[in-house]
Amino acid sequence: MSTASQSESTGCTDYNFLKLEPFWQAYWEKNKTFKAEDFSEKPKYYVLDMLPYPSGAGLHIGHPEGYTASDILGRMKKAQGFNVLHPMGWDAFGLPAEQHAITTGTPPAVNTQANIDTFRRQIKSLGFGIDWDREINTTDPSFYKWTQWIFLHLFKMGLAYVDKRPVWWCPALGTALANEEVIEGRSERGNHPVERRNQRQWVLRITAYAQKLLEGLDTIDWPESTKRQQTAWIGHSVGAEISFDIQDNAEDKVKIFTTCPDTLFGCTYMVLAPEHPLLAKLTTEENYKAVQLYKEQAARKSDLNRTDLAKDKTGVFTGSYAINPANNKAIPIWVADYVLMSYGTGAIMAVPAHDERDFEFAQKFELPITPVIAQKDSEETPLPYTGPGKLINSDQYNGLENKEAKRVITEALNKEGHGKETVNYKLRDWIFSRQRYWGEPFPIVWVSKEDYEKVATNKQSPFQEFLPEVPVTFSEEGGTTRYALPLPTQALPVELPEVDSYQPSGTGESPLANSKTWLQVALDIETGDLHCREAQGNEISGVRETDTMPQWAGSCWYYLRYLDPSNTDAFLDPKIEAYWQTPDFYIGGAEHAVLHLLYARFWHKVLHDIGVLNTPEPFPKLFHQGIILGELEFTTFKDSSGNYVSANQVEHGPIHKETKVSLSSEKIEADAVEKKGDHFVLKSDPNITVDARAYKMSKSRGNVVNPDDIVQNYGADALRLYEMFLGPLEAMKPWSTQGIGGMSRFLRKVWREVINPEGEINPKITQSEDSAETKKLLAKTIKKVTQDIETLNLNTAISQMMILLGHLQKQATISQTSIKQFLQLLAPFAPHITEELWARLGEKESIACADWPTFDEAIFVENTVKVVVQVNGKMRAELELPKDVSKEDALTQASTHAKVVPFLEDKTRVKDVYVPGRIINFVVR
RNA sequence: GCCCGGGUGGCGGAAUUGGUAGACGCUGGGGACUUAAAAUCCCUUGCCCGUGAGGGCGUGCGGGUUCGAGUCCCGCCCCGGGCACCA
Repeated sequence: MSTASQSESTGCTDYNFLKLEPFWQAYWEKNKTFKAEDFSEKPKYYVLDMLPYPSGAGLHIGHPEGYTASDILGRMKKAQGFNVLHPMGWDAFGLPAEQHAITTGTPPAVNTQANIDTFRRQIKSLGFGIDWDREINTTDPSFYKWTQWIFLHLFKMGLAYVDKRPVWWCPALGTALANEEVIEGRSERGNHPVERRNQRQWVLRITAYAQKLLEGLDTIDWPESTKRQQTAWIGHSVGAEISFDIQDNAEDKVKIFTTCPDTLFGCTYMVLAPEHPLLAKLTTEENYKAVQLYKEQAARKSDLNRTDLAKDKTGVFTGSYAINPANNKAIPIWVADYVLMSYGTGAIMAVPAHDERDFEFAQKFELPITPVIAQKDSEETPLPYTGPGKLINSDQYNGLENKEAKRVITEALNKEGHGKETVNYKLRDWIFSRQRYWGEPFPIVWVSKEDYEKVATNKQSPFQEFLPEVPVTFSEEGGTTRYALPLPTQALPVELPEVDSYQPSGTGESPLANSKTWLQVALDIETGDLHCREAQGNEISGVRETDTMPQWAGSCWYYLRYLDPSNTDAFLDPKIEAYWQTPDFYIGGAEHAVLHLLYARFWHKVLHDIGVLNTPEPFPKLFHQGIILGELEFTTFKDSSGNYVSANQVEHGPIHKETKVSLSSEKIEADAVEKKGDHFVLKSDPNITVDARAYKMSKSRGNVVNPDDIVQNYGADALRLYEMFLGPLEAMKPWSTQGIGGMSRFLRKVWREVINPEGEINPKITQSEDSAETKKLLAKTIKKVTQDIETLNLNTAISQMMILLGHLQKQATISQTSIKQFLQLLAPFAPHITEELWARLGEKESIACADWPTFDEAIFVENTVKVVVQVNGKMRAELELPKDVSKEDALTQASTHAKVVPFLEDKTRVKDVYVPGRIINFVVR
């Protein structure tokens, strides 16, 4: 279909990447070289990069790392005959754009568009084989219409609710955050402190999917560490729920969760969380004041940063006693903040002998400690003891293995109606609303109970579409109860209104709450029509939800929108879904292990359960690229009087480890230091050690490498190759500007092999046959490059191509087929230069469309083998032996080899090791 | 504290999964071409002993298994990541 009047090329004499890279990018765009075709006869291959957030800072050097890897894979798959889908888009809702809007007054939409344009230009300048016709943008109403639609399905299924609860509130960002977004008491975005605050929130019931999310992990090919992180985050634990009676109180019982029902006889007290609903009731009069005070203290404490929390155990006796169902002993009930309301039942049975926390608490408050498990082979079991053992002090269960006792005691409790086996999860429901402007509006209108019932009883009403079985309601303290009415598909998208100010309202509400004309709506139950005005006639009136969705919403399902990006009637055409299914390969950073990757799995499973999707998991195969650090830096430290301080005497600050006085640091050049033992020292004073390390790129450190500069100075091909050559894709590795120079040199050598200094085809390229050696090396290279791309060992693939090129350079002639195959192997890595050379060699169609080179295994069959000869495990000689050599002949030849003989003389051969085709080892004494 | 991942030349990193440690690239040193420089090409570059041929040592540290260990086992140290009163 190419109309390209060949020989279309730049005709450059020298390797002029500034000319040829834009030329070929335009060619691919014009010819739609990387168009992914729905329902193609070819097998599909969907390779996906994590959706970038188009920040104002532009593309970071880390972005091209993952994108290049996926592009290499996609390009090879295309050449291998797959119908490849490699799309790109923008995760453009989010806090930075809104923060920018607050400070500059520019609407987020405007600023975001500018950032997207920059990102697109930068990404295009790197020559990725992307189908740009499928570009998406999560902030586009045609996109978020369907984000809202998915939310409505969650709502309908009862997976969304509203609750006023203590949440992590970030004052600097003016919004609540999800558990997953809080890292050590700070916001994941922006690193601002967060605090606990009661705030009305939309919450998604991800806990209902805890088990499915856990089980699904076994079915997907992901890095083990990421699976482990998700497993730990979900935090499945099996135990028992045990119900304790209260002394002199027939009404109430306290339920606890424990993973160690076997230690029930050792339970000598019980602890409630300060927020436990029964606390007030169980507190006796004389203890009321102390408990009340403690509760208040605990509440205030939780307003502090979590990291500041003292780990010292505190607590107060409530005055009540519970009855241990195992031995009917009365045990005191305490309140303490080391028990969390949000996990289990908010109450525990304390077994100080076999739990470190309970032990510490019991010691402090002088509570009884009864050991009930004895370590197997020791008389004295030091407490607290948490290992396995046999039961003691446990009546009829004495002598039982504790593992067995868990089961037996749980069964007994079950029979008596005192408990049952239970599973608990650490996972909490997902705080899904943000009190901000720049996010998807919720397609929800709040109405009165009466109006809601009108809708609920009118089976013809379009508002029935997403009505849940149980209404979602919310009532402010002392206020009326409002009902959440889901808007029908026909009312979507609910677009963001224009507002005068993006400043948070200050009341904890989003800036949308100030948009009076947008807030008030009139709904026609019959038609589903919605107007921004007072209700008239039969219409009911409602108030819009003013919170918006978090940034994760769009990225939860964007990979599905690429399949059918311009569909206005449906979220995704089922026929198209059946063809493309899910990404065959997903590449992105490990920092999203429990955020995006957990949320997306949740949504995908919900969509699967309601029959919208055929697949149970969104990303069957996942790969994390590593981080690219700045260049290696050498730093010296000096005290105030200007004396050097060795780096090993310095701790973070920088301050002196012992004296704690602050020091000054200075970056020095590499040639001022040398290696001495394990560390680097100053050449001028070898007693002073120097800190040598590469840091994460950051503006403040001034070690940021801008991809635009690299493309300008070395070309996109060199950048792509160099990033892949740095080291294993998954590893963290430092950038080196000198290193990329080597890659530039490699590409110039490639150029000169094909084009001579006059700009003509190098005369050494002929129709003649290559030597057997060349053929074999080419086959080896095809094999290695093909395999390495498949497994993303791209650094070693490049090494192999360098070896081949080095060999070709030494040959007097090269066959046209060989050089072309070499270019094809290189093409996924360096697509521009290879397109140019391919065209110059007379090819009419893009190199990206040419069939991937193959080789014949038979070429590797040799009739001789190389055998290494060792004496006592030390390499002494190398032998070339016939493939079918007998053991005797091999050993004879080896033992008489001139280089081996001296090591055998005057020695006794104790043992001969012979591994055919590999190695001979003479063991001598 | 607990759970992962990782320590190999001056630097980034290879190493058929127990069989020649240091591929490939960078840097450094020497040389060729050039009036000169750039570019390019050639040689060299783990450490120690030796003029040399050659020999010894060497994959964070200490032990072990094995004919043979960067690779497997045990005990430490350091770096990176995750979780952190989760009962």
